[in-house]
Amino acid sequence: MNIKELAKTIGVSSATVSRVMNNSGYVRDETRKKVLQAVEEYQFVPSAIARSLSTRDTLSVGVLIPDIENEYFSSVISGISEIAEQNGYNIHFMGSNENKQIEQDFLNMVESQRLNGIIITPVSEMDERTKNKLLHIQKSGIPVVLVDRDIKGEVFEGVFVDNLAGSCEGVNALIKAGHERIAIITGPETSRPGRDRFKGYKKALSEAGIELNPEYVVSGDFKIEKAYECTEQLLNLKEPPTAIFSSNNLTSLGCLKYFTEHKIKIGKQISMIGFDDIETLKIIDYKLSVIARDAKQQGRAAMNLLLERLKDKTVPESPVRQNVPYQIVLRGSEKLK
Amino acid sequence: MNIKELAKTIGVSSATVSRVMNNSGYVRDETRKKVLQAVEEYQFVPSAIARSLSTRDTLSVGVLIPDIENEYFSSVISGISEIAEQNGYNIHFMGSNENKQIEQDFLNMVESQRLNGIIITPVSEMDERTKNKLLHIQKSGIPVVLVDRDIKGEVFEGVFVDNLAGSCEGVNALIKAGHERIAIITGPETSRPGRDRFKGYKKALSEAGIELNPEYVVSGDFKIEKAYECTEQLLNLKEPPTAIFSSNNLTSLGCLKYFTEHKIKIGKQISMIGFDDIETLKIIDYKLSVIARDAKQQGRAAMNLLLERLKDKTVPESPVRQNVPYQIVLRGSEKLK
DNA sequence: ATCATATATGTAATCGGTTACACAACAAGA
DNA sequence: TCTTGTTGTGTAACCGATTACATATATGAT
Repeated sequence: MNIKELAKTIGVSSATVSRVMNNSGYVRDETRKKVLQAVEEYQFVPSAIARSLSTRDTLSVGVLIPDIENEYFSSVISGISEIAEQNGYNIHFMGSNENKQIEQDFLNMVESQRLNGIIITPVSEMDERTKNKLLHIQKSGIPVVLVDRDIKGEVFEGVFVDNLAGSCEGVNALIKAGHERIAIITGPETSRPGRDRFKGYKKALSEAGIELNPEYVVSGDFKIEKAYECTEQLLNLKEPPTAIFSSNNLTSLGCLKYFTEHKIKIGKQISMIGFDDIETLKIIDYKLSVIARDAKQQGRAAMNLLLERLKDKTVPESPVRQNVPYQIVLRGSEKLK
Repeated sequence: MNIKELAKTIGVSSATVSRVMNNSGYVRDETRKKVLQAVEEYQFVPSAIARSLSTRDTLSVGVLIPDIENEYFSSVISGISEIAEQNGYNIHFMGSNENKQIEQDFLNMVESQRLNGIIITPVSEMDERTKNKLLHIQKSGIPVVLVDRDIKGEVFEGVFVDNLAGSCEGVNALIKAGHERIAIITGPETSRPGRDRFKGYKKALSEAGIELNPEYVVSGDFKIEKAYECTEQLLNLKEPPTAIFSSNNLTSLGCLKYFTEHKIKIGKQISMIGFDDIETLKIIDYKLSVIARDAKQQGRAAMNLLLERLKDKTVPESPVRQNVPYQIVLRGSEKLK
């Protein structure tokens, strides 16, 4: 059943039915009633596809997130989807799994599906292909909002966190607790947050007059397995660190896995602080100190920012780049006792 | 830039461009080259909307999940999205938050967006409105696949787990460990898994000749807060249970929260087993016994089932209803020592 | 040489809505 | 009474693809 067929059974034109469905233009009360009755009777649901083709408005936004199984990202999506639903926007979701090809597929999909806007946590901040495509998309009138990870040049809008300051403060907590042999398990080179967190680490050390020991810098990839190996590597040094700063929640879990398997107690034999909180640990009062932020709120903020752009229809001269606040949550693992 | 404009600049018809884009029909090699070159030059991306309108095929599936922040569901989505991506399907995602209105919105969206199929974990198995709409959707040729939660009547296809058997075995482990005063924190009345898990609990007790004590049955809602209160209620009984069966992962976390706050050690002062594993606890070797299943695999299975229906274009006479396997993982919390 | 078939391309209808425009009826103000 | 504005509805173009059908040429078989 389409709008024309329905109109015919009522004895009006499709234009009138359309006016009733959209509450636009003039329609006599009596006519409106007839139409609504027929809509009900035939369970008529207008094709959003046809509507989109005609109005060039899809009421849909694209969301690309690396790993939905990472609780930070699932909270972000939860926030995004909450606001999207409240405002009648549909979400086209994809998980990149840190795969650049999937990211490209996503960006192509955005264009072909004529999505109204996108929220994306890009795989890498360096990827020129991604950056150019994003610029192209934005230029074509589709607003782009980044979450968590920036893109080189800082030209896009987005909702981030002050990774440098947060990490600096976090590492400072380790220093204040008396540590000097502080290691870091970094994120991937291509990740802006990873690099900024590394910068924060270096800043904290340098401000405290502690020389950076290259042996204490090991490259992780924000995943559990690698972090486990990194931890192993660190603890097998002739002079192992007394504290570790882990660059994200999965990295923390990799550390904890190693510690657990080797019966090493955090806060006793080793200290650590991690970036991003881990809900389950909070609940069982597991004493992991972290640099925490409200991920769901970050998702909401991203969607709200996108909504503004969708209303404005104008790209602001200077991109709005927000930071969500972070908290240094010290639960004991930052010190030794 | 649309297909006609592009065609004009090349000096061919839109039909020819379409043939090149879709690799269909006959096109001279030379012509094909010209078209591809122009596509490249003008960055032409055909409108999927127009295509969908014409072919009545959207290559999109809808996914409705209650709570993406629950790691069980985020793993399910991860599995769904993995298979969807591999097969070129887009995902329209919504989180119901256990809200029936959002569920209705989702089902309306499915029809209006002319999605090819849907995967849904319904809010309640009892809701007649939802059931009727799902039947209507299925009858209109859009295959429906359920995940985790069934709908009364068992008429839909889906991928579940044998909640009754799993729970029975789980509770049995408590019994074998010597418990007789075994409590359950149930799921909501409207949830089929919740009720089946309760049935499994009752079956295990009855098979062991243990009489069911109504005081030991408290109603949870699959959320942390309520489970916390339930645990409190149970432990404040004159004769508190010695073991608790918690109906899902969040319920387990609620219990653990209470235990932690009150310095009660599982496996020592109290025993418990929970339905669904909790990844973080696994990693830190926290001794929680659980009835576990592979959530990601369940998501993959659901999407694969949907893919079959999308290929067949026919609904099988009897609905395919699969169960993923479960494992009873005993880590110590099922006994006291 | 003739006919059948394969190759190559264009024309135009179609998918199912929205909306600019035309037209009519009617009310109110001059 | 005439003008103007408001209300109510229909006609048809349009959004941007796909594809059935028509047509034309090249190829090969007989």
